[in-house]
This record gives sequence, structure tokens and C-alpha cells, in this order.
Amino acid sequence: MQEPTFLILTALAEGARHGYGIISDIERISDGRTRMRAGTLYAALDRLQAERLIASDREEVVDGRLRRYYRLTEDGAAALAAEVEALRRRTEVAARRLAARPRLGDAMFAPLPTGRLSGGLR
Amino acid sequence: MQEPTFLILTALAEGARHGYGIISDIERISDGRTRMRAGTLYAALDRLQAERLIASDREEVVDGRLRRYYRLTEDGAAALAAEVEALRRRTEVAARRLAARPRLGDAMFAPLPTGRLSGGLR
DNA sequence: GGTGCATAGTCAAATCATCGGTATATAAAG
DNA sequence: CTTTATATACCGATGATTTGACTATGCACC
Repeated sequence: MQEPTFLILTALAEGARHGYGIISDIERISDGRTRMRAGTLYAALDRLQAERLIASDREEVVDGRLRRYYRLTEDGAAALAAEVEALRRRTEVAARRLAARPRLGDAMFAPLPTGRLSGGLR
Repeated sequence: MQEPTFLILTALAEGARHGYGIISDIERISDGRTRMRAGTLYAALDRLQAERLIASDREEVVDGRLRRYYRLTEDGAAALAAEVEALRRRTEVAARRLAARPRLGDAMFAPLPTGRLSGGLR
């Protein structure tokens, strides 16, 4: 599963959302780092619908503009949960190895990494 | 960063490895779930080298066969560390939302968040 | 009446991974 | 001795997915 796909499913995990709402949510949960493109979104929405990971929820007309809402299906929630588990396993291995890695500038007995790697490196 | 790329960098985070060794390691750290194809690997190796995330370490000839070792550069280690952080943030948001999500078997509550979020937010 | 935001969508190009193949060397199986 | 398996490196074609660059519309603000 690609990153954009994962982010779309995550956006919908909180509840039904329309296209633009998904884009906004992704920008929000990534602290502005990831801006999903419309092309990415709508192609992925079609694909995910075909795969039955999401479904069309309802349509509204607000101020003369259409809003088409999508929601996660149970399959979609399961796929997202499985992906979360897989990502956790992978990041743990990578973090462990990075922590054990000697750096070029370091003396032999360097302590644990300083700086921005917050959160528990195991 | 795509999954295969991440796995290659993770494999090299432990130390220099040759192509086949990377494939074996990835199979090992994924408990046999991911088997990287040779085509994927060597294309990615070329690309990562061009991006200076990895570098050619040394070559050996063992039993008449060439072994070309690759290692992470400092840039590569930094890129992997950044990716680990990004993945952690993403998986946390997704996991939190999935945990808060009402399930099919549950009694129905309103779709918007009600006061029942107090439960086990892991 | 232009600018910008919210909203939906399309399409061509680029990126990257995958599949299936080539090639070589050794060792084991038949 | 020929085939098969394992270890190793690499390539070309194909395909899935993302990206970038658009079109379009209604409303609000200046």
C-alpha cells in the first residue's frame, strides 16, 4: 500500500469525508507536510471503491456545490489495520538498527543518539 | 519513500551487504512475507546510489562469483531516520482513529464523536 | 470584475516496482 | 553427463500509482 492510499484510508477512519475534506485532513494530520494532489485523490478513490475498501456514503449540495462523501468499509478498516501492523514492524526494525549504528564522526563509545529522534528508540 | 526502498535501506543499516544478501535479509526481517525481486533491487540500488543514499563499499570474488557490497551513506541513514519518524507519526494517527472507530457489531451511536472516547486509547 | 477559496474532476507524463528473463559458477542429483 | 538447485548480478518490458498541470463552478471579499 502506498503512502497516499494509506493517508486516504486514515482520513476516512475518523468518519465519512468528501474529496476536499480528505485533502484538508491529510494536510492537517501531517502538519502541512503532505499536500495530496487532486489527481492522486480521485484516481485512488475510484480504485479503492473498486477494491471495496471504501464506499460512497452520500451526496449533499451545499451552496450549490456538490459534496460526495466516502466512508471506510469493514474491509477497508481491516486493510488499514493490517497496514498499521506491518508498518510498525518495519519501523521498529529500522529504528533499532539505526540506533545501533556507529556514526562516522563518533568515538567508539557514543551514547544514545541526541537530537530530533524523539520518542522511544528501542 | 516506497516500501522496497525502505527495506533496502533498513537492510543496509546493519552493515554493508551485497545484493543477494539484501534480498535474504529482507526476507528474514519480514518473516518471509516480503521477497524482493532482483529487478526491483538492482534498479533501486542504482537509483539510491545516484541519490547518494547508498554507496558501493567493496567488491569480493567468492568461488569465482562477484560480490558487490553496498553501504548506507550518512545521507542515507538520515533519510531512513526521517522516514522512520514520518511512518511513526502516520501509524499513530491511523491506529488511534481505528481504535476510536465503532465496529459493526456495536450498538449504534451517532457518527460524530460522542463522549465515549475515554476508553483505552493506546 | 478580479482574486481567492472550496469543491469536483480529467489526462498525460513520470516514477517506481514487478515480472520474467539472461548469464555465470559450483555442487548435488539423476 | 545432463539436469536441477543455489548463489550471484543484471536487463527489458510492462504495469500500477502518483504527480503535475490543467478545466470548471459558485460564492465571498475587496
